[in-house]
Amino acid sequence: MSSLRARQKEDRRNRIVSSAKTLFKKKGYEKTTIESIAVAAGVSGVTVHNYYGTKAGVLLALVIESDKQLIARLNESLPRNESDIVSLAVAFAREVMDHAIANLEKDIWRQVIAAVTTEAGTRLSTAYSQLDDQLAHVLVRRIEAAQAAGALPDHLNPVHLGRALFQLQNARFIEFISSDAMTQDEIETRLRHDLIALFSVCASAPST
Amino acid sequence: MSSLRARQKEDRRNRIVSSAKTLFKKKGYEKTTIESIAVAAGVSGVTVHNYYGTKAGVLLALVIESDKQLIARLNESLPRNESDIVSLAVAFAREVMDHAIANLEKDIWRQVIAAVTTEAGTRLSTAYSQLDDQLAHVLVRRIEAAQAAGALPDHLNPVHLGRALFQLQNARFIEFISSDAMTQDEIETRLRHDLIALFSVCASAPST
DNA sequence: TAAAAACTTTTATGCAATAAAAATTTTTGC
DNA sequence: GCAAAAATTTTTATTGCATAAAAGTTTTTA
Repeated sequence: MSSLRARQKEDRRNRIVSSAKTLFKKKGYEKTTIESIAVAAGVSGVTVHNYYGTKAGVLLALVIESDKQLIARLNESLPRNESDIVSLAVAFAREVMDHAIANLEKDIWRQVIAAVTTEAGTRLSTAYSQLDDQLAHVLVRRIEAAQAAGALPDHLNPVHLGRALFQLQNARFIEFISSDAMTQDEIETRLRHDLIALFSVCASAPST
Repeated sequence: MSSLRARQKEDRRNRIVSSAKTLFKKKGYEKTTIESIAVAAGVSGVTVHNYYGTKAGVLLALVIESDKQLIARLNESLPRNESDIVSLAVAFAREVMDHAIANLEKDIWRQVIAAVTTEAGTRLSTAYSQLDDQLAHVLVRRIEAAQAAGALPDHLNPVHLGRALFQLQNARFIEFISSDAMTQDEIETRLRHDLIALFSVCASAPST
């Protein structure tokens, strides 16, 4: 049985995060004050700080929620028997960008990326990084499947490949949100070029 | 002939940036106030804002200076006849990390990364991105040389490969500065694993 | 039910960021 | 050279984030 205190706290957290999401989408990040989030959630401004540390912390909490859904969706929709790694990575990137744009403006995603970096080591930033690991792992599992199906060489390490692809995809994602003018199509093209070039190197892999 | 006004302005810029660098290194980023930079530079706080927009803007200006040196140094020291792409990329990453640590604390680099993202589109952020392009181009030239020497297939696009390697290196660099505990050696290992895994895929590259 | 504990709010302070008005200095035209 | 014009900095004022300490309130515990 959860105590009254615990339930009230949980309630306040929910009210803060959902008020924040509404306000961020309606007025943008900068123009939303902590005070206005607090008022909408029925708590004091200092309480918002006590709960999330910074305004960016509130944003991070909100993004973490929606990213959990992304992971679930990717596990569902990402093609399960894709042997072409380029197509796999591009499909992955597309889902990530679709999800991002469906939820928040690019402008706000820039704040997310910045917050993860500056608040490195905090509870929320760590939680965000763990979700990135889970995202990378979605790729790893597809790669393992492709390898089992004989589409990839046995000596290849699926964990390493999955993480590398995720890093590359993530770098291009940040490029995507860093400019309002950048289109998803352009990013897909760049990612494709990255991969085609890398896969053309074909060094007979030396040992670690 | 530069006017007196232009020279005074240039002078103030130099004083502001060099005062900021001293203070950032001495007291850290957060504890350095714009006001203290202004006093050290002999101008008013608002002037610092007029010149650089934000405190992060001053930091960016300072990093841009030092990154120009990095590019020059890389052009010098990066092995010119390296046919092994993994070694090339790792050597590149090592130089970048050495340079970063020699100049500023990780803590401050996190602020740099965050500033580039949040201030996307501003003069300084754009200048920083252009330096990244130049960094990537250092790799491109080495790859062109390797290709000319017959160490890489003809159908490979050196620009695409150079950019992809830079993206990957940069992602790992950000990982490096994001945690005080992360060592250069560990990052080198991860980058090596990325590349070995990617180069093991060996898809006979489909067209764009 | 009263004391203790946990938690929120009030209150106060420092600093970044921004805007408008005032003051200063350089430039320009005579 | 000098006075008016233009450019630029400084002063002044305001808003909001972040943080800390004290005060107040509610829940828990015994």
